[in-house]
Amino acid sequence: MPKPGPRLRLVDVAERAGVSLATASRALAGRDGVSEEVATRIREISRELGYVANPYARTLAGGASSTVGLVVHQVDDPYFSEIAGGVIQVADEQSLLVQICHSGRDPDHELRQIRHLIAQRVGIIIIAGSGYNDPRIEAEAKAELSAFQSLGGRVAVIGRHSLGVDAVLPDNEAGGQALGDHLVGLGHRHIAVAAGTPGLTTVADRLAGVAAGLRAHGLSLDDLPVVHTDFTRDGGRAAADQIMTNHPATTAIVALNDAMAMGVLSALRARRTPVPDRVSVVGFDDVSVAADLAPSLTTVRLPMTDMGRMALELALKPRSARPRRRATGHRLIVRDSTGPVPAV
Amino acid sequence: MPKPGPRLRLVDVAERAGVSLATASRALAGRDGVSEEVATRIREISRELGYVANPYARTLAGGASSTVGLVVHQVDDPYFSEIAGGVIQVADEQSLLVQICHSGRDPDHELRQIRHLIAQRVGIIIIAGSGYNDPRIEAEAKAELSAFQSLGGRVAVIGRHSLGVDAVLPDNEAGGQALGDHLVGLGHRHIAVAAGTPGLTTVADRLAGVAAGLRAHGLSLDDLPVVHTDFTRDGGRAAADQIMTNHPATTAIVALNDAMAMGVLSALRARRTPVPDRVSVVGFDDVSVAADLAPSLTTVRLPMTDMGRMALELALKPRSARPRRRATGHRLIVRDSTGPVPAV
DNA sequence: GTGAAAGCGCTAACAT
DNA sequence: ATGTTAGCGCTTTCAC
Repeated sequence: MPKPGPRLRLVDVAERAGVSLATASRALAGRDGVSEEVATRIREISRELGYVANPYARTLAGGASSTVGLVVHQVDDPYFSEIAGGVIQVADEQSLLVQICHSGRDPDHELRQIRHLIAQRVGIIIIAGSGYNDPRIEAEAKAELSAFQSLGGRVAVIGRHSLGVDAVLPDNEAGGQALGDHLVGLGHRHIAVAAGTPGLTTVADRLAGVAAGLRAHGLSLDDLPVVHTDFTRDGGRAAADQIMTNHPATTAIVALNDAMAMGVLSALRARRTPVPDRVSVVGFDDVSVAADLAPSLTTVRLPMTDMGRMALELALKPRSARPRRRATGHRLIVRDSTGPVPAV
Repeated sequence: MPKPGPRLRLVDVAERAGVSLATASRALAGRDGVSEEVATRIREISRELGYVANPYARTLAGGASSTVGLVVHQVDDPYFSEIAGGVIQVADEQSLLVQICHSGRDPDHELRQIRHLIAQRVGIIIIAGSGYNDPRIEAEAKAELSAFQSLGGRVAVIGRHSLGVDAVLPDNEAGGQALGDHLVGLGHRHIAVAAGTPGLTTVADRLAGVAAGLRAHGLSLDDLPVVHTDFTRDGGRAAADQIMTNHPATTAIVALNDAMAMGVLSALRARRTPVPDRVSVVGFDDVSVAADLAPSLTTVRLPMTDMGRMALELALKPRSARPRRRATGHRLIVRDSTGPVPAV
């Protein structure tokens, strides 16, 4: 397979400028120890020649790696593709490369991917996606990442709180609360939750938010159906079917992400249950199609693209003594999938 | 689960196996010149130790670069995120890394990204997304890529025919034809097209297909409104508004991709124009949400994930004398957004 | 401020 | 079949 060809090397630039390799290297890296005059000339020549450093040589020699490893559950899930979009934007601005890989929602696979990225010597690791309630997994990941950091790597995560690194934290609880509040405000009491797999912290957090929102109005989630299925469209379908079969009095379903909400809508459509006239439905995330569903989906908007941007920006700052946390904010977007409780 | 030490090197594996560096290298690379017995032992030890080769050293030393550069217009566009998903799947299977970057639908930017990937010494380049009708751009890209190939790089593209490299070619014409055929079959005569920017070859190809489909029934696209706007949801909105205002007799709108179709549906909804009772709408691609829109979208399915897979698989084969081409196939998916012509 | 030289970890000739 | 060794192109001490 591909072999490197005869390309422009740093020596060529150095020779052309009449300086040594070391000086040229210093000049291009913007390090000091070179007179401003010489440095400028070297940079000019390099630009003229169209020189681009060989990243393999650079990194091997101990320079900083300019590639960022991005771990997402699945790029073709809109939640993650929007986050990836944000990361790529910033990377582009900073001339960094983005290496993307899938965890496939499998904690062990994720761990393997993280190790792989570290072994590949990326300079920065961004992990997007829910954490796991399994302490073993989280501990192993944490250990791996902190070793990576102590070797000079930078890490930022999105939506995980227990990894001891800089984190962008979506407003999962507050958003869940807003949702619960909204439904109760519309008069709903028979509320059910289509929740994702219980192993995900995102599910737990959003659920806790919903519980809090209901509690404020004297309702308890303990008395209401909470169905745990996959955190996907299909999971949503299954959950909705289960809910409507076992709890026909339900007038509102909270799906803990938009993908599940889409499944819920689809299941209700199949059952010819009018939304929102008979059952209201809410989602979470506000992926871009949420507005185009029928009915358009009431949901909590999370700024996914910005979350991606923020994560890489965090990782690009010098490491701080203690992990930084950035909350994302959220906004309840009321659309057509929610309405008042049907008159009995 | 093997835990990689802070910095395991090939020497460590070699020492542990009691062989030389060269033998270890050969064994792990699967090259011959090592007895099967020894090779197996080395591989075992390497796995046990959790050894992962340093790709920088490996590539610098003249080995194959194991990274794939993927250029997409935008990852957060479902069409591209599904393709990216396919590429990542295969890469994962082959232990390759995927570096992803955006062209942003800007031909000059795309060219810059390609040059950057080449300068970064990726081993394989995959370019997804429509080509451009601008011959200058295509010629420059072609030159760049062929230089890259002659240096041993591998290239495959998706949906571009004029680059002189291996290509996965979506059934744009045949799909367009199927769409035209479908609408005429339902009795539609007043058909309009919401087309993307005319500079994109994908737009031209799909349009040609639609024209052919109509022509077969004695209709000519020359007599029908074809509105060129952005190849996006917003473009679809604008096109639909323009079409319905200027050609109120229109009973069917062909959008040249699903994103535009979503815009069309949204514009029609805003105008309270019933779909499909008053106007039928078709899209192209069958992105995963197409089935969840209201009404669900009649469209041409392209196997995006497979297209990503095929592209990388093509690129992984040894280069052939002449560029290979793989057609993707397509399937007309009839859903609820199309129906018979309304009775007058 | 600048240059010379020693690696970084690996592959690939060249030996044996 | 296996070992020895010379680089790959760069950064980084360490001299000057």
